[in-house]
Amino acid sequence: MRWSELDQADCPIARALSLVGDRWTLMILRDCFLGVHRFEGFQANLGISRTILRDRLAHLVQAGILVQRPYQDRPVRYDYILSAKGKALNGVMLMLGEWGRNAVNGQPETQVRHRHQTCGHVLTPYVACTACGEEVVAKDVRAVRAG
Amino acid sequence: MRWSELDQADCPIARALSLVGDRWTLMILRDCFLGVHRFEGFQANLGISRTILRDRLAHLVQAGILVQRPYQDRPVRYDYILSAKGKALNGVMLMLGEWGRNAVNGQPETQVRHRHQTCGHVLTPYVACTACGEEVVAKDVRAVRAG
DNA sequence: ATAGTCAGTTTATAAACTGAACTGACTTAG
DNA sequence: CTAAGTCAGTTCAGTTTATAAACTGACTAT
Repeated sequence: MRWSELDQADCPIARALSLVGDRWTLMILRDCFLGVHRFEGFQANLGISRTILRDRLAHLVQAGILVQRPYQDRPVRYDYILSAKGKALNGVMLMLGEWGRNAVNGQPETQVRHRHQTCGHVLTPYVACTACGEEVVAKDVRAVRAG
Repeated sequence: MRWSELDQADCPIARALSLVGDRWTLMILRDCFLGVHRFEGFQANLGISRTILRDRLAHLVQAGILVQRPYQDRPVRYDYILSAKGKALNGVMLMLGEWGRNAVNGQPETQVRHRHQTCGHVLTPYVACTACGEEVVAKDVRAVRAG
């Protein structure tokens, strides 16, 4: 199977990964959530090669995850802004960060964290079930075909 | 910047992605959560090339995300089982699937979903704040340096 | 007039991925 | 006992992607 065929899978994880599952895309989106939104900003921050950055931004725009907003003419230059679809990735990013903090060793004291503005606390995110409001852990979940 | 230098970043998302942020690793882990745990199972399910599958499994074992459990001798063969560290990715996978279902169009009726065993409902996961228990949305979150 | 910024493009080289065939240690069917 | 099948790889030639570095072009600031 080629990577490019993954968007036709029945699995929502596969289809999500067909858009954001390559080596740099989620890093670019992390930067977007941190407020970076220009080509040079991404490039300086990530050290990614410009060729790939161009390609990834184009894909993200094409997928409707980022939106181009012109901030000057002659030559026209764009801010790359998260769309609603892009902002919906917030939960994925938070959980990825939480896993990275807990599971991958490093110096916790220098790491980026998040504050939950509505309650004022430093955020420790967890996944909950809409139906019962309880935390969801791996052992309580079983895959089913929807129907 | 090379991908291989990403594990030294201050950002927990970057360090998480240095382990699971390439094209196939999260697909392999998705299969693990669905109960696949042998080489041929991953290969048949994903259609991934065997060379890469070998490489990815070795990395996942090395990172402590999967554990090898021998199920026969002569020749020795292993099940690849999620460790606690691997199971901790459950939240990431659920949110990724939720985003894929909502944001990436497809035929919802044939897609894999999950049942929350403790309450019996089909799971719609969301991210909540440990401090206040409320749902966390993008606009209520601000990045801060921990300290 | 000269240098600098920004968002790219071009190009040569290096690395990663792919498909297909092959290996080796078995197990099972005939 | 032989022939085919299973499983988990390995090998290899060819293709695709990624990378670094230099370059372009339309400006702006000094």
